[in-house]
Amino acid sequence: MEEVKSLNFLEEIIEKDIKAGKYKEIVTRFPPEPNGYLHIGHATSICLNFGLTKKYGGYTNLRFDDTNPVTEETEYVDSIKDDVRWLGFEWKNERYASDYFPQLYEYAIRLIKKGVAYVDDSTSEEIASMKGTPTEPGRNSPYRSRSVEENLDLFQRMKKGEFPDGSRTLRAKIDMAHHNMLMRDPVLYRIKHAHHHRTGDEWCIYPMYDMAHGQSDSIEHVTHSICTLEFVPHRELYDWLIEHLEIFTSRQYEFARRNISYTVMSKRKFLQLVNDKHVEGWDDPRMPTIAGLRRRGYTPESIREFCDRVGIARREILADVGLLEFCIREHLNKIALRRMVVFDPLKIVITNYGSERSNVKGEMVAGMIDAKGQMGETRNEQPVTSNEEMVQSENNPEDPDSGYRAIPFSSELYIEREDFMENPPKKWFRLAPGQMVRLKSAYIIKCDEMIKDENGKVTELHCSYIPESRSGHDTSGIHVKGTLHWVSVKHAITCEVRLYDRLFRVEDPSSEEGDFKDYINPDSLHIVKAAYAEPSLMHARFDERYQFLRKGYFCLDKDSSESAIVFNRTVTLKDSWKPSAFKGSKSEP
RNA sequence: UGCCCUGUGGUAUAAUGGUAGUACGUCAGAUUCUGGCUCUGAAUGUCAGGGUUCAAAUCCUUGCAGGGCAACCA
Repeated sequence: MEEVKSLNFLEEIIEKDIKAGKYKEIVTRFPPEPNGYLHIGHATSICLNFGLTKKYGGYTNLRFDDTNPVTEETEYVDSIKDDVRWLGFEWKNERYASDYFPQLYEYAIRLIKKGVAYVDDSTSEEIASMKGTPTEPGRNSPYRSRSVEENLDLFQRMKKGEFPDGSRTLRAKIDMAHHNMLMRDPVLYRIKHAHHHRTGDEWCIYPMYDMAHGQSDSIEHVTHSICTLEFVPHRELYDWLIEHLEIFTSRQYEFARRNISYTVMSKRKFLQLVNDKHVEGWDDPRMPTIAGLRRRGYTPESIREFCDRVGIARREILADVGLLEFCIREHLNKIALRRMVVFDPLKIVITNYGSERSNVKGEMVAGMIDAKGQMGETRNEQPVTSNEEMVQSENNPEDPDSGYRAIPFSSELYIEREDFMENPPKKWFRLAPGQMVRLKSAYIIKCDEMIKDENGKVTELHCSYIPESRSGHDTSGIHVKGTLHWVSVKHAITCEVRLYDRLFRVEDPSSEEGDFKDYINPDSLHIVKAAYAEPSLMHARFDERYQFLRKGYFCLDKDSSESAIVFNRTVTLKDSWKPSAFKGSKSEP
């Protein structure tokens, strides 16, 4: 039985339209203004617009809403295109509202000729003062009753550049007492002698959003123009203009913008975070920008899955960042290569290793390297002496085809300091005096002796290993609850690891008292300068994802170089271990 | 104190007059050479009052709560 997936309200509308034979194909558009980077909120809109036409047949245009020359730049156009493609979508046509400036100008003339638009000489202050308030009607402008001929003449001269910025506007003639403020003779065109990133100095009058967006939709025969809730009041004007222009009827539908807990979601706030150096840039891995998430190690699949799972509706929402984290864990669990890295080392010496193991060596050494070419190259095979050997470990238990890799094991190892406790609580499965644990893919060891410095700090552990407990050949009959990750002291490579936590301490920084920046999490970044990694990580690649066993999911950062490897933590592993006594924060030390 | 939009477990989303379901989270347990994954179970919900109806989350009504609207921004 196929599971019936319920439809969201837009899918319902579209299915109804298709059944009614209203359109022969569905056309949508993703309409960013090229004045900033895309964030995960935009991803919703992208997934919706592209997803709908993919599902129902039709296409989606990428249209830059570039009607304000003073804020828009080509740099943003490029980054937006990158981000959309990275998310996995391809548009049919790349368009710009500015492509339509000549057509839009003709539309304006059409409105003037119909007597429903006029040139107003009032200043912006005067227009504002005549607008009224939500509870009081506005007053007609003294220029409202100009003749069609005069309006035509004035508007054409506006275009020619005869008037200075702000001296005149073209306004729709609707109703200054309208209950919808946007219908009180909205400004359609303004004078701006500014250089435009595409049209250069060709124009000195620019259409306002309402005069450009719906008309661009109509020109492109967009059937379903999807936008966020703040445009609901604009719909009346959207429809009014299309009706009076007598052009293709596009319809606007609104859904709620998506906010996510423990972060902010506005270009203005991002800019402050960057300018005030709370983050290092638009692509800082803590930023909810697409670029930031990408650098953090999020996959397009996980973001699409997140958008899908949250769904859409018409009420303001604050989605749980935990769901985003669930989505990336779910994907990474399937694809990440398992590796071992120790962040905070505690040295252990296996006192009986070497002398007692004459018979376990031979057969394992040859043919042990498989690992799907991962680390297969024999380059880092150290000479195998009686004090060391290679062990095999699966690259990904979730993916049988991922093969195995070889890891050098020796008598001197590092384990995680937090995996040892001198006086452990109940149900402590890790190392403690006299207690046994398994070293992943290697042997079971027992902690015999602690070495401390003069301050009483444990500096080293002396352990003994059980030769019969080798992974895959365990005949010891011993069962231990805990398995630790480890790395051989002699073979370890060092790398930098950047551990990220949520950027804010509160769920909804924007709704708190005072400045949202007061709620920044001071510990959102913790850098481990020198972590000890198994040698295969020397060849880490940008297109691979890693799970550092028991630590989380990681990816290579762009700051990496030949001599210095840097990893970003995408997300921690889910951690259900909680000693009842101290249920601490989830963040790393 | 005008107009518009919206109220379903902690979060998000279904149920389109007919058994309030799903996912994440939480809690408990099983399993485990990752305290991961996987599996099992549990708790928690229709904003409030009134009305229509055999039957209301759904329709009507009155409140209440949240959001939006007075840029030559989009």
